[in-house]
Parts: sequence; structure tokens; C-alpha cells
Amino acid sequence: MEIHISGSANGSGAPVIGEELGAGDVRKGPWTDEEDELLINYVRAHGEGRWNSVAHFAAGLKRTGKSCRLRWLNYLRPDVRRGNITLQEQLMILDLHSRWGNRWSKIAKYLPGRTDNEIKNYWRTRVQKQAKQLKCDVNSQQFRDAMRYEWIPRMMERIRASSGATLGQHPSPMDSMNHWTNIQVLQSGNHMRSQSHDPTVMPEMSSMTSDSSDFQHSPVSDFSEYYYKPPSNVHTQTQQGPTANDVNGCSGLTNVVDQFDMDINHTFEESNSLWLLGGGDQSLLSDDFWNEENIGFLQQQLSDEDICSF
DNA sequence: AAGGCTGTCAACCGCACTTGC
DNA sequence: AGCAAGTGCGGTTGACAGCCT
Repeated sequence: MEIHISGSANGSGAPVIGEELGAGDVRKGPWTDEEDELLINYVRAHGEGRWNSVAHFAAGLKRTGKSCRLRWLNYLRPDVRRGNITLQEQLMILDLHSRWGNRWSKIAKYLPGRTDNEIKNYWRTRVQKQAKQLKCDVNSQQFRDAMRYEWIPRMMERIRASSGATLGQHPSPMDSMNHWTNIQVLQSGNHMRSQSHDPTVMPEMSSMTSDSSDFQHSPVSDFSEYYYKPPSNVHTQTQQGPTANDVNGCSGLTNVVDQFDMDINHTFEESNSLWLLGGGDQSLLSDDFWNEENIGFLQQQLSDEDICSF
């Protein structure tokens, strides 16, 4: 058995009692500065990927390939952003999660510099906490409705008030959000809330593939639930809920929504660098939507039976 | 001051998927 | 087609800092 005393892997400077080395002399636990340096040097020399070769090429780095990959992607990568999740990012996370569910890596692709791990942690520590505080399940229809019809518009309003002047001349995610919200409001009155859901069940998502599903709609978002358009080679029998036609008799809506999906993806990509990296009001950088004022407001909204009465 | 509690976040684990043979 | 190795992803855990009593 070998005990390691690691350095300040988390920047705290506090010594961390190391852990036992496994059968293969593999180290676990917090990374030391020396290990970080070894890994950085390895990536400089060999590039990303081939993580299982790290232990071979980086002498002294007794980590598994998986551990090295994780350390690099979540911490050492030069473009990793640190610090508070901005209001815009929070909004983006709420929106994308309502569409895709716990597809953290997919969501992370729309938040430059943020890792799936960071977003996942944000969701668990902030959003789920607030859902608990509001006494509703994070996957419940109630919570999703509150998020969609109250929280997101409210966040948009705040962002618009703070950054409208600087964002006004460019397409922004806010424009897409408005587009999206408007469509949903259009639909909300007559159908969506009348559907029965099991609020505790997160719909199965295993049928989705990673990249080809970029423009698919996850059943997690009830908006997409009704307008899900599976790939032509996929049978639709497992798809729950009525089709767009069933719901509103509007055969063109699926196309409208598909077009919107392309819009929002395009817009996000185009504008991310602008509005995330300084295009907006910098005062929002450390803002947090989950403050007392907003939570109080939301509690009030949730206490009303018909929270989307428009 | 000390112990307990809570929130945050880095890291690990297990499983699924992909790729090469 | 089947297998193994490599990689990616999401869930979970554990360490630590800060707050509370």
C-alpha cells in the first residue's frame, strides 16, 4: 500500500491525503500539480485522444486513460471557462434541458467553455434545489410549465432590460427564445395542459443517437413531445402522445417547429461568442436567477392552479 | 471555539456506444 | 458476425469550504 500526499489539486492549497494504489498501481483521487503538468505536456506532444496511451508516454503519470481524459476536458483544457454561470447561460441551460433532458454533453456544446460536468452540477445544485424548495419534482409538468411560461420569460425580460441596447443589433438567443415561447403560448391554451403525464417519470431517451439527433426533439420537452419528428427510418410506434396533426390539425406546424429548431441552433451558434463573451451587460456575469425575489415570485405562481392562463 | 450542516465541484464508476480486427 | 479495446456519457460520491448553532 502506498499513500500519496497530493498538492493543491483544487487550488485550495490544503493537503489531501492520497488514496491507495490499486492492483495496477493506478492513482485515484485529486490530481497534483505535477500530474497536471505531465498531462499537459502529453497533450502538447500527442494531442487529445488516445488517452490509454498517456500512462505509457507520460512517465510517472499513473492514471487511467479515462481519468486523464476527464481531467483534461473538465479542468486543464485552455478554453475551459470558470466562474459563475451567467444569467444567459442559466437561461440557455433551462431551455435546452427542457428540450433535451439530461443530455449534458449536448447542452454543453451550446455553452462555449462550459463542460457537461459543470452544467450537470449546476442543474443538480441549483435547479433541483429550487424545485425541491418549490415542493415539486424537477421533472413534473408543473415545474416544466413554471419554467416555460414564467421563469424563462422572466429571465428573458431581465436580460433584455440589462443588455437590450448592446444586443439589439444582432440576432441573439433571446430572439429565438421569444420565437419559441410564442409558438408554445400559441399551443398551450388548447392542448398541452390537458394531457396526462406521469410527473415522476423521465421519458426514455435511449432511442436518440448522439449527433444525428441534433434536430430531433426529445420527449422530455412536452413541446417537442407533440411535434417530434422521428427520422424517416425510425418507426414511430413508440412515440407517445399525439402527433402535431392530432393535436391541432395543423399539418404545417411540424415544419414550422423544425424550421425553428434550425433557427435556434443556427442563432445560438452565431451569437454565442458575441453574447457570452462580452456582447452583453457584464453585470450579468455573476447574476443568479435563483434569488429570493424570483423564488418568491415563482412560489406564488406555482400556488396558483392555472399558471399559464394566457 | 468547536462541531454539525449544507452547498459546490472534482473525480470516479458503470454502462453504452464506436471502432478496428 | 463477433469480440475486444477505446471512448463518451450520465449518475453518483466524496472532499472541502463556508455558514450556522
